[in-house]
This record gives sequence, C-alpha cells and structure tokens, in this order.
Amino acid sequence: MPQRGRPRGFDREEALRSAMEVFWSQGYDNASLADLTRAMGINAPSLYATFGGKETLFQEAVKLYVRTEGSGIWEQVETAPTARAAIKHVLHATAEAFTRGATPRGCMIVLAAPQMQGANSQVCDALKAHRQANGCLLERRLRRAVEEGELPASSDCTAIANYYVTLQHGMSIQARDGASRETLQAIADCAMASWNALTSCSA
Amino acid sequence: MPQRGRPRGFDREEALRSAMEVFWSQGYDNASLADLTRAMGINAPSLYATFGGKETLFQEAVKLYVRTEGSGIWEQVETAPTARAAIKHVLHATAEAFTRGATPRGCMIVLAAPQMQGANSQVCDALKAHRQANGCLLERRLRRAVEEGELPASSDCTAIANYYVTLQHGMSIQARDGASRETLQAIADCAMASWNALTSCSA
DNA sequence: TGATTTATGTAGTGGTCATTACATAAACAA
DNA sequence: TTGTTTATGTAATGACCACTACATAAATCA
Repeated sequence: MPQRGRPRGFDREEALRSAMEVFWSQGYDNASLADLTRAMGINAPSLYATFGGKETLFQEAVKLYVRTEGSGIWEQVETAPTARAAIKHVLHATAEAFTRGATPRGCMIVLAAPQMQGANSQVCDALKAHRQANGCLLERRLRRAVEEGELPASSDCTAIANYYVTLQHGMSIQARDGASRETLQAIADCAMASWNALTSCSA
Repeated sequence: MPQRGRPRGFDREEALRSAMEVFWSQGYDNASLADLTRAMGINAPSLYATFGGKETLFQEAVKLYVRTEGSGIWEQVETAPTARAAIKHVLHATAEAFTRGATPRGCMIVLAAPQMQGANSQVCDALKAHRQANGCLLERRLRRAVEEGELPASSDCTAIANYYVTLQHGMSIQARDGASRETLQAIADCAMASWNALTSCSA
C-alpha cells in the first residue's frame, strides 16, 4: 500500500547527512537545534517527527558516519592479505579521509563528545563503544595473523592494537588542528616503522 | 601599602585550581558557571570580580594546567641527555599523569575544546597553540640531537616529532575512555619500538 | 464530496545560560 | 566618627536551549 497522509517535503537521507556534518564539525553539545534545522532545511517539528529528537538524530548520524565515512578506513581490515597490510591501509586511509576537504577534518567518533561528561551520557557511551570496537577489530586481525603464521606467537596483539588505534585517534586532533594530508601520511609511515620491531620474536 | 577595602573571603589559587579541574573534566563549553561557582565555593560576582569572566578564567586555568600538570611531562625534554630519553620520558610520564586517579584522565589541552568550533574561538586557538608548541619542542630537541651527532643528518625531525606528539594526543582519548596505566605504558613502549627504524640512515 | 492520516509552519513552553545591578558588609583612611 | 574602597549575596537581566501545542496543508480512502 502507498503512503497515506501528506508526503514528506524533504529527503530524509539528505537531511540526515546534513545533520551528520553539523555534529561532525561542531560536536554533539555545541550543535544547537537551530544549527541543525538550518543545515537540514527543515523546521524543528519536522525534525522531531522524523528523527525523534536531538539524541536519536545523533545516534542515526553516527550510524551513517560509520557506514559511509568510516567504512573506507576499517572495511579492509578483515580482507587484507596480511595484518601488516591491514593496518597500513587503516593509517593511510585515515590520512586521506581526514583531509578530504569537502567534509570536516578528523573523526566524528573521536571529536563529537570526547569529554565523556556531557549532558547526555548515552551519546558518550555510544561513541566510546565505537572507538573500542575499532581496537577490538585490529586485535582480532592480529590474533588471526598469529594463527596463520604471519606473526610469532609471542606477539602482544592487545598492545599492538592499542598502539595503532591510539595513533589513529591522535590523527583526529592533528587533522582538526590543520595538519596536511602529507603530514598525516608521514605520521602513518613513522608508525609503520615500528612494525618489524613490534612483531619480532625478541619482544 | 596593605590592601584597601574588604579582603577577599577565599583563596584565589585554590579557587582557580578548582575551576581548572572542572574545565579539565567537562570541557570549556560544558562547564557552566553554576558548575564552576559550586566547585570554587564562591558566587558569580566574586568570580567575575576576581577572574574577569568565564573565558579569562579558562585562560588562567590553562596556564595553571601547563605549569603544574604539564610540566612533569614536558619539562625534561631540553635537559634529557638524549632525544631518545627525552621522548621516552614524555610518553611514560604521560601514561603516569593521565592515570593519576586524583585528577581527571587525559590532557586538558587536548580534551577541553577539540571541536575548534565552539562559541569562543579564542579558547580554541589558545589550546591549539599549546598543542602545537609541544610538537615544536620535540622537533627542536630532535634537531639538536642531529647537531650533536645522536641522530643522522637524514632524520626527518618534523615527521618524527609529529608522530610522537600525535600518539601523545591519542593517549588522552584512551585515558578518558578508561585505559589503565599499564595499557598506556604498553602503548608508549610500542611507540618507542620504532625509534631505531626512524633514526637509521635508511629512512 | 467528506473523513482520515501525515507533514508543516508559527509561535510558543519552561529551563538554563553567562552576565550584571544593586544593596550590604568589611576592611582602611582621615 | 565619617568617608572610601573592595568584596559579597541576592536577585534579576536578556539570550539561547531543547522541545512541543496547535492550527493548517496535502495527500489517500470511502
């Protein structure tokens, strides 16, 4: 059956994407409903009828971010031929994504509510969960590399995963501070320089 | 000549320290004047008479933070016998300072206003300047190490400094997310593992 | 046509924000 | 004492916050 009442006068996906960019650049608390409705091209009642409220809109924006912006960074971790290639791709894709020009610099998951003390604790918790999920993803990939013989059994997969994900978080700060793509690529190269030392048996 | 009118009824330094901890844990925008005055044990007019306003109070709090909390991390960069020892100390002192228990986790300079889009641009600019000053400090120390023969002339001091300061920024996110001191120490060790590769002539 | 359903625009709601006017209190100077 | 200076507490300011009541518009259904 087709839709009943008056049809929506705007594109839900477009509006959500606009909201995402506001949250991405300004953070959750600093993004006011006036900012959001202006960017989305709608009035507050339409926002509430369509998305429920500021918090649920943000949660949807996070999902959209992970699906569209984050995928280019993390999607190849499982499929990359080696753990080394996987992590190298994560860091270089990060350098590229964080300096794209058309979108805000740095990662929304890292920058949107880093204080963990905002008015809305559910927002902080959701972002923290996403941050930690990326670390777990790397750690699983490293463990698989141990099983497959790429890395020695003595490798500290937890420490290595934490190390690379920490650097990736720091790249958000650098990007927001204006670091160029070349600068971020050089940082990624420096981080990869520790690979052999981290994955040798002497560790 | 002694003070003229009615003497202040509270300790200026103590109040400033309390304000600093509020900004540190909640960030600039999320720290309301009600939060600040409650923590400082004074009323708003005393805050304004003594510190000028929220922004100037914050700027003073930043100076206090750099002088007291940040000094343990960065003060030995110049005096350390080698650049390697300097950076190793920075990372391990960071792991210790960010998990002290009595103070908020992570770095105020990184976490207090990372969006760079808040209502007050002077606050963002001041924090950014402090972040970049740390990178410059490391870079100068590395250049000195080249001059002194500790590092080869081919070393990319800018890249190495950016790399370590980026990791140090990421440690603020990890600390705020609850990473233990041991976890941060392990991350620091991983970062130091790249030292030989970064400073060999093959780079 | 008229009834129903959904979306929209206007115009508010109470609450919190940073900031301050004003009267009073507590010190010193004359 | 009386005046001067600085600090304090109460209470208010207008601005902005997230959110919503309500009347109206635009579609389908009977």
